[in-house]
Formats: sequence, C-alpha cells, structure tokens
Amino acid sequence: MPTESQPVAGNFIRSIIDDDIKSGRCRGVVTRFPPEPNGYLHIGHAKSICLNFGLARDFGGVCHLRFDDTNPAKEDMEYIDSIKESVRWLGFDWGENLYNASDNFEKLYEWAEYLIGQGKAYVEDLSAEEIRRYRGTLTEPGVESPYRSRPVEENLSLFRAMRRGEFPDGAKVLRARIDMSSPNMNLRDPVIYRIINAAHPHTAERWKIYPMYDFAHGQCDAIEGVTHSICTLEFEDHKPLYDWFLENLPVESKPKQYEFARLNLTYTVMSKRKLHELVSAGFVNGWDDPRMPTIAGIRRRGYTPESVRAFCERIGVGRSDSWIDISVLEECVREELNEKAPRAMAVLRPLKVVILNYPDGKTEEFDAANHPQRAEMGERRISFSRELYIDADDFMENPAKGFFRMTPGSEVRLRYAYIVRCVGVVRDESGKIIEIHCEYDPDSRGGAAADGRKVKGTIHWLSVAHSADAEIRLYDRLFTEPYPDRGDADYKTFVNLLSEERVAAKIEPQLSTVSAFSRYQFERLGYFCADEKDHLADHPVFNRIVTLRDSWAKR
RNA sequence: UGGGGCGUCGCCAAGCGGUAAGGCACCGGAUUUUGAUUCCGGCAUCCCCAGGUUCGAAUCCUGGCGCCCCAGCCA
Repeated sequence: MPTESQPVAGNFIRSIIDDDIKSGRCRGVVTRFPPEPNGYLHIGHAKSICLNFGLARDFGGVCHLRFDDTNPAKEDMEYIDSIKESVRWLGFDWGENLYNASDNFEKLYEWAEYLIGQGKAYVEDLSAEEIRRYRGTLTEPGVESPYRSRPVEENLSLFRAMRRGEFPDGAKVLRARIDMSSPNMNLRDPVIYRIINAAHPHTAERWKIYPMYDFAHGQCDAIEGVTHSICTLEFEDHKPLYDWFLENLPVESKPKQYEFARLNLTYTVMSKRKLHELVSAGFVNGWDDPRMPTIAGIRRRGYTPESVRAFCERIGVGRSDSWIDISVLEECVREELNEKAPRAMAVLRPLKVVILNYPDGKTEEFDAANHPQRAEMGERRISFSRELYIDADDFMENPAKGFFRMTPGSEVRLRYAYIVRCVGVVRDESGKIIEIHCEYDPDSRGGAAADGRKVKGTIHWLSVAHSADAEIRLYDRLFTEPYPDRGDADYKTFVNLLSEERVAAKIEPQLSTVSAFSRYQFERLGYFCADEKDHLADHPVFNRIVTLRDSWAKR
C-alpha cells in the first residue's frame, strides 16, 4: 500500500512510473528482483531489493522474487535458501510471488521452436571458438555462419535432438537470426540455447538444453506481467535484444527495461567472483563472515535491516557510476543504534586499578542509565569495589597533549562512580605497567564532586569481582585500500589482515546471558552485537559493529 | 577509428528555460558524568570545457574533453 507518510526521495525511475500511471500506460506496478542463485546476496543487491520492493510498496503494486536459474552449472540450492533468507531479513515479502525462470522452460522451449518456424533462429554447428571469430570485433562487422541458412525443418529436428540429449555439451547451440553486422554485439545472432549436462536445482535432470539469460529474462518478465524491469547499467546494451524477443514472440505483455547504476562501496569488493574467492581462499570465515559485504555478513556483524534500508534510501538511485564511502553505511547503523541500543560497559584491554583508600572487601552499587537521553529505558545497578579494570587505552603515563583520561597525578571520573586520581603504577620485570594505584574522592559518589569542581575526563570501568569474561571481536574494513579492485594490482594484496582481532575482554555480567543479535552500545567504544553463532552463556561473544565517532582518535 | 551510457560541492544526489534542494563528510561554536549524542552557524555567483540560441541556460543547440560498459555456449 502507498506510504504517503514518509516522503520518499525522488529518483528517475519513480518519475517514469509516475508518468506511466498518469498516462495510463500501466495501471498497477509490478517489479521483480531476479537474482541468479550462484552466490550469496550482497549490499549491492540490497540496493536493488530496496528499489524494486520499495517501488512496489509505494505505488501499491507487487514485487516478485524470481530466481534466474538458467545456468545449472553454477547454481545451487544453498544459494536459493540464503537469498530468500536475506530478502526476508531485509524486511521484504514477496508473498505468493515466488517464481523461477525454470518454471517457464517449457514455454521458452516452445517459443524457441516458434522462432525457428519463423526463420528467426537456427541451430549452429560452429564451435564456441569459431563463433567468437565469426562475431567480428567492436569495429568490424561479423561474418555469417554457414549454418545460418539451414532450412526450418532441419533446424527443428536438430533442436529437438538437442533437447533429447543427443549431443554432448558444446556440440551445438541455437542462435537467434538477427544481424551479424549490428554495431551492437548483442544483436550479432546471439546464442539463445546451449547444451548443459548438469543437475538443475529445480528441474533436476529434465533438461539437456538451457536458455541464455537474454532468451529468458524478458520473456519471464512478460509472462509474470512485470511492468518495470529494473536492472543495472551493464544491461543497457541488451535492451534492444530484450525488446526484439518481445516483438518477435507471441507474448501477452510488453514490460520495459530501465537501468540504474550498481552500488560500489569503498574498502570492499562486490563482484560475486571475488566474494567466492575470499571465501574459498580462506581470507574470511565463510559467506557470513562479519567482514563480508554480503547481507549474511552484514547481518551477522550486527547491522539492523532498518539501517541497511536507510542506507539504500540515503545513497539514492542514479545512472552515473558512483562509489559510496563505507562510512555512509557505518553512519546509518550509528544513527539507529544511538537511538535504540541500551548502554553498557565493557573493557576491551583490561588494565587493573587498585583504589588504595577504598576499603578491601567493600562493595557499592551505582545506578547507571541504560540510555542517557531515554529515561524510559530504565537503569541498572553496577557494582564497585577496590579492584577494577579500566581500558589500557584510557591510561597514559606520559600523556600526549590534549589527553584527558587517566594519567599520573590528575583526576578522572569513573563513570557513574567516583572521581579518582592515579598515584602510582606497578610494573613487571620488563618495565611494563601491569597495575595502577589510585585514590578516590569519597565525596564524589555517583561521579559528581561535592565542591562542584570540574573533571574533564570520564572513563568506563568494571569491578574485577563483578565482571564476566567475554570474547570481543573487533572488526575493521576488509581492505586497506578504498578501491581494492581498481588499477591493475591484484585486489587480494589489499586484504586487511588485521580486519579481525579477537580480544579477551570484560563485560557487565548480565551481558553473558543475553540472546544472539542483542545489540548494545559499550560506552565510549562503539556498538556491539552478540554473535549469531558463537555467543554462549559460558562463552559470550560480541562483534563490534562499528566504533563510536571519535574526534580524539581522528587527531 | 563501432555502439551504448555518464559528467552538478570531498562522496552521493535534486534540478526538466526563470536565476544551484537535501544527505554524508568537513570547519567553527554551545551544552554534555560516553572526546558519543544533541544543538546552533558555515560550506558550489556556480553546474567537465568552449562557442551559440534566449530578456534569461546546469537545464536548448554545436563542437570538444574525460570516465564507464559491450567482442561468455555468464547473469
């Protein structure tokens, strides 16, 4: 149904649909998201999903999910399942409208015979290599195949024999008879059927021949009644072919194709081939590794569907090749999680602090807000005692200029607790600081000094006796270069080997029993998410989704 | 030297002949027990370049320049 409430950013496709509705070219809007099940969906697909499903939603139409399963050599049921899951996770529902190109194999086959009957398709005996040579080049026209003028009857019986499986892979193909001298390479008698002996995820062993994308996509659109067939820019040259089939076949509707620029994101790669390679070469731990730009990976990292949708809205839809900075994506989760995520404290690199003037054995509890701006999210109690942990990053023996955390001799506030002053350090044999000695101001209970004096720095902490162990996985960008696959260097040389760091951290104890996908802001550190697969009560695992903005670290 | 696209602020992106939206980034400043958040304020006399049409152009015309895509029996 139309969501007149939130204003949607205009884009050229919306304008086209507006016009089509005003002019009556179409009454309803039917779009489709047509993935090939040969890999996991990535953030680029999310852009397409949001576009197609979003258009259908906003114009009161429907969006089909259609598997473009025309090449059994590459496709697999695992991918079909993961794709459905990703689309659902993103928050979209195809309802009854689940289709497969393979649902139409019989019809497509019939249409191929129809074309043959019209003298518009022929069986080719040339080898793949010969076909390539005969095709010509960008600047020279192609040469017609000697088999181009085969009689209709011969074509028909050969094509039927192909279907029966009488030839090995590659022995023959069916070609559309269009124009070998077209400046558009796609029109130089494109191959429309090839022989593939492989099990198909949907049709199993039923077929020996499979239609090419060009001979399936537009026809499926027409069969399903798709009104606006939206694809990426590189298919623009295929549009004349798309239209040619619709014009030369007895189809009942004429969908129109529109193209938009695919998403490119800095510090990552988006091609399925490279994503496959990262997985198989072991650079990451599977398709859902939290560093992967796959929807499964982004999800496991802890991103919310809302934030991914917000991202897709924010980047817009255009026709110019564009690279979106990954920080735009990161900012989208921050915005959402800042609103919604409860706060908690965690210490990534524990450094022990002993409060010398605090009674041994004493424990106090402090109230900590679960959200500084949203009182309705309540409070929790935090235990304080003589021995604490702070983050090693929050102490500097010789402070850099502008550093206002813990430093010898100066005061710092322990969030929600007391103001303390570092009065000494303990070192191990190598000279490394392993413990810090502090004194606290008893008149600063809760963190505010009784005399009203200002303390610039506030740091997070955990009581040694009241904290739990946790594994925290610190994720960073997968590549060290903003454009890893630009230029001629192998993109793999830019893989960031430090993109995952696992630290033995400390957390507030109640965090260990939280359910998978629970998200928190660990104060001053960032947003974290209980890992989907590895988080257990006796071994809590949190993934860092994204750090907080940090104007100190930036310096 | 073929064909198809694209070129508006650092990154996206509106704009469709009437005198440059918005977001992100960035820079100031205020508040802050997260160096977070929030809040104010700043940020293209100019739209790849050069001509032309027009009272008036980023928007129309002409000519350049730059970038992307196409020679799979992949999608």
